[in-house]
Amino acid sequence: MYVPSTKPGTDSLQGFGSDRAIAPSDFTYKKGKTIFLQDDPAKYVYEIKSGAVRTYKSLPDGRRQINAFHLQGDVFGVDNEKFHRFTAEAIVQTTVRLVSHGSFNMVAESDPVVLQNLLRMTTRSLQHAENHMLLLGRKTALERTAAFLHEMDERAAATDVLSLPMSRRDIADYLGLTIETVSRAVAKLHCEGVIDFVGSTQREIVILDRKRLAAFDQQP
Amino acid sequence: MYVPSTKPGTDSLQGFGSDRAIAPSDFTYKKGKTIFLQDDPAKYVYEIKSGAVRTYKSLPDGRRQINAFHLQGDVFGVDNEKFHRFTAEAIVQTTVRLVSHGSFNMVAESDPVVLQNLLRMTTRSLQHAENHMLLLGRKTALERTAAFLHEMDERAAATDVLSLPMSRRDIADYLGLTIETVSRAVAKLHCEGVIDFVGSTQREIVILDRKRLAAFDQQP
DNA sequence: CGACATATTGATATCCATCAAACCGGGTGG
DNA sequence: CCACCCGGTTTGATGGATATCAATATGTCG
Repeated sequence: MYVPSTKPGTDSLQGFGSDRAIAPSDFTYKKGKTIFLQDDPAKYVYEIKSGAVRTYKSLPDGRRQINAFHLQGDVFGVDNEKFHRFTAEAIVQTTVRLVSHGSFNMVAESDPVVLQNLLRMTTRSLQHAENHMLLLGRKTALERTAAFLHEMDERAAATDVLSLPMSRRDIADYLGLTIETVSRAVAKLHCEGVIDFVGSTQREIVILDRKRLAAFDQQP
Repeated sequence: MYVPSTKPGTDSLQGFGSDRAIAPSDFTYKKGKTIFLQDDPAKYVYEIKSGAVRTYKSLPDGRRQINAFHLQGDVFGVDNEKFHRFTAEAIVQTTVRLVSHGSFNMVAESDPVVLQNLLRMTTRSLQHAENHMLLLGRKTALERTAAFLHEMDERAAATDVLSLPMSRRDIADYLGLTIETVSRAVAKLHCEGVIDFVGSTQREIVILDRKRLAAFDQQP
């Protein structure tokens, strides 16, 4: 994996709350490009400056399960292991801040503050995974789709219109469904007056009724 | 939650690798008893001395998703939070070693060794959750069931016969299936000569062909 | 404008859930 | 000891939610 040493920043990586300088550098991936592959040696930790990333596992025959979508500000690739446990790809053009995984680990080993932040991040991922297992194991297609829009709405907040960077295929592989089923579920929510589309593309969505959207989901 | 101060041990909790003494005490739960509920304040961390535990989340209408089964030697209830994110119940009569979560956290805050072990445990849970999401989102009933037996076989190892403490309902709620579907999948594996039953109960299983069992599963 | 990717919509198939009944072992009490 | 019940499991018949297959829009980009 080639990494240019462009514009090495001098700030500490905010996401880790360390006051030690861990010289990071930025890099940009084009839409669809692989950031790292499953079982690749984990050389870096990534913080998204702009764009969006999907991380996933897949079976030998191609079936794919997306673990998570990472948006601006998110940190990913922190595997606490020598090798990545999944593949990461840029969903759209994405700029990330890279931090050397090795030096990062060295700092982490001795610094309780960094360790605590690592632990917090890992715990947050675990929490998300637990909720997602409930979704995948026990929710209906409509509930999953509503839950997805609900989640994205909460994360992207601050704007009136929800702009989804990912395709229907990505959504389907995140929710354990097919693209057709996702499409039908979204159509249903539209018919019911819970959401609306803006612009020409189907990825710009307005949530008309957050209460009813949450009701279509089934929170624990 | 009532906790008797019986036989307070003096050893450090092995699972955490700390050399500081965190006075633990033992407690026994009868089959089916709740150890803690989702959203309960997290007062303790648990290490299983004998028995088995299920942890799960459920939806308001009762649908249930079991995150994980915990067997002898496993540590659970480490939520790194003030409240438990799921419910824990004893599957069979279970004895656990309790460690006060508060004092544990105090030690953890400053001790890099304890923090690293916490991180390792959390990472392992996350890893398991990621694999399980792939199972729940993308595998067939037969693949799920084979994966379950494979997992249990690996964990329980050391014996010839696999003795499952959990009911078909538990297995179903772990795999995102119904009990009938689990039963049929197990029957199929039996017909195919991959597994066999011993004893009178259906929970004593012999793996006849580990290779073929792994093939029914689909490893990434 | 045309070609290709992405999304929707419709028709049909399939896997698994649901409903229902039988089975089985284990306890209990006569 | 056996009859009975009871929870758990298996097995069978049917239905339904979602996958699959196919055709049609719609948008994107050269």
